[in-house]
Amino acid sequence: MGTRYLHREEGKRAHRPRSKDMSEQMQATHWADIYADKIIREKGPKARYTCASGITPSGTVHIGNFREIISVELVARALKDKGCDVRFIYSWDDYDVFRKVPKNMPNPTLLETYLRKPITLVPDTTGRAENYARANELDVEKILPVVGIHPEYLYQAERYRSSIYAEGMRTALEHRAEIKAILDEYRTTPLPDDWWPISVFSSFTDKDTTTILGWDGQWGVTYRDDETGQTETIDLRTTPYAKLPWRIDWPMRWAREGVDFEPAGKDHHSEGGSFDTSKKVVEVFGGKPPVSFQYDFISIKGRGGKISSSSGEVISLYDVLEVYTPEITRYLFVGTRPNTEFAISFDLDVLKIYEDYDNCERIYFGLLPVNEKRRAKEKRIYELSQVGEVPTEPSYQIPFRHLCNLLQVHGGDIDAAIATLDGVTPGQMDRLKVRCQCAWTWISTFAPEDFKWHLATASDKPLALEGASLASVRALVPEVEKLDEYDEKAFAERLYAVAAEAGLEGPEFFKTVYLVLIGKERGPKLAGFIKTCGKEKILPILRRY
RNA sequence: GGGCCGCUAGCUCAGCUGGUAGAGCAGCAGACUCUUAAUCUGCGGGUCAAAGGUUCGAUCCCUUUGCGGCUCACCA
Repeated sequence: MGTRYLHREEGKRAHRPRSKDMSEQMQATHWADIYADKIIREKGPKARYTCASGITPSGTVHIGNFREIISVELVARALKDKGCDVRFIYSWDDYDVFRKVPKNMPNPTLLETYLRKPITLVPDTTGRAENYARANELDVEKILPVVGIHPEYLYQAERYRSSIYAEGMRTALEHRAEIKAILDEYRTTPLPDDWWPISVFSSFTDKDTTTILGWDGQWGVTYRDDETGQTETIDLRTTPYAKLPWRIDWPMRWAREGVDFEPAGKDHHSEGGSFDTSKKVVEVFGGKPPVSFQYDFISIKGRGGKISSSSGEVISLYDVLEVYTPEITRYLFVGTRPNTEFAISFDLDVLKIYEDYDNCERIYFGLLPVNEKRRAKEKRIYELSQVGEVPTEPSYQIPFRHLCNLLQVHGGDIDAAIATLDGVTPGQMDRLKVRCQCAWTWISTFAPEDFKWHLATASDKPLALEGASLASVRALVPEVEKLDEYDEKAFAERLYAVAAEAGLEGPEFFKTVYLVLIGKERGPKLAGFIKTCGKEKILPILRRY
């Protein structure tokens, strides 16, 4: 997973050796660069910096969770761009307890019998993977490479169950009073005197409904299964059943992995939240808290109708990638400071986002002159938005809205639509196709009705036209046959001539032709529209009259 | 109760480390022998929530207040 970055580094050196860029780099105004600087400043020079992220895969990993992942990836990239060696770890906290059956899961009755067990032992009733947690993990692991993210995954169930953290758990037990004091600072009711900084799944039932009875001061922990009443003594060095509760688990892993940077949501970052206590608890493990920041939530806009929020369905990275290309998906996050909330839109805003991105790209390639400050800013945003190495040529910038119409001309046939475009270079083709797929998904699924239409076909039943309307449509045929002889303006003049000769006012004529062609009273500006469609598509429709 | 974040043109927001504010949409005007436009052009004096403070100078820093939102104090 490191090689991709290596290529990217090489690419950058090859393409941007100008000294002007160096001074721009120095200023570091992008938030990812600012945090990279801060990490280096606070952690000092290191052979390798560790950036971490993670989540409990207790349900579909949604786009809000993705914000943390990409935030870390961007800071990791920024560190690499400064020449640092970086380890980017992603923790699947899949030894956490299954506490609630999510909505819309098949076979909820079966799932209910697994409550209180670790999610990694819960069956996947969707049949996608060997267990419930793994199914959620796989969804993410499969899609992240699409947006250029390649973390090193750490599976906590596997790690705990193989007793990798035996030392950590023992350390926690040894510092029980100290940890309790830290946690109690913020609790309304203090932890009980018989509290232990460790939790145990029952070896009899796999559930966490257990009570710790004692610790022998070494590796032995005795617990009771609250359901069956059985007791057992386990050895931390060999048992798969013990783990640390979250507020201790997190700092223990900071210390163990030497985490230098890990952001977190606002739920963790409040005073008394888990980041707050963890940065104190981590000292017990001989570590230091990572540099961090708080990222805000993400909302969704413009998916009314398709998704009902009450259904329990959530928007994932996969859904976003249906409408936004990988680099534009990154761009959404790159261009927004992490501590501000924003909405990912599926409505008309999509057009503007594409336009903004294209502008950013034009600025990067010097095709759109702006002042130095703006240029430096957009340039960095463009770089960080790229999935892999920064392209050497701009993409084929067909406006999204125009692309939607072009695709509708061809009924969604992407190859046919692309075939009508001039000057697409081989290097642009892949990105253009992805943009086409996104445009087609958007226009056919999320666009307002006003934007949607489809061309009539020869097999459709013709409209019942008569009089001047019928005459005008018939008179249009010979003009369209000579379509290629006219430029757009000349053809527009012919359209007016046809209308006049048939005795129709302009508006009435246009309305008729739109009804004939796309079944709507209004449409794209007619002359250009017919030229875009081409006579091969238009004539069969008109000749039915 | 604690913490965090907002409050900027009618609307949505930029303004990233202080130099008397910008963009999109909407609106208005105009152009193309062309429509209720998939076009292009022009038009933006808004006490930057309020009051103090620091400064030569603050939307941007500090303090206080108001309004709105989120979050913690249970688990992860």
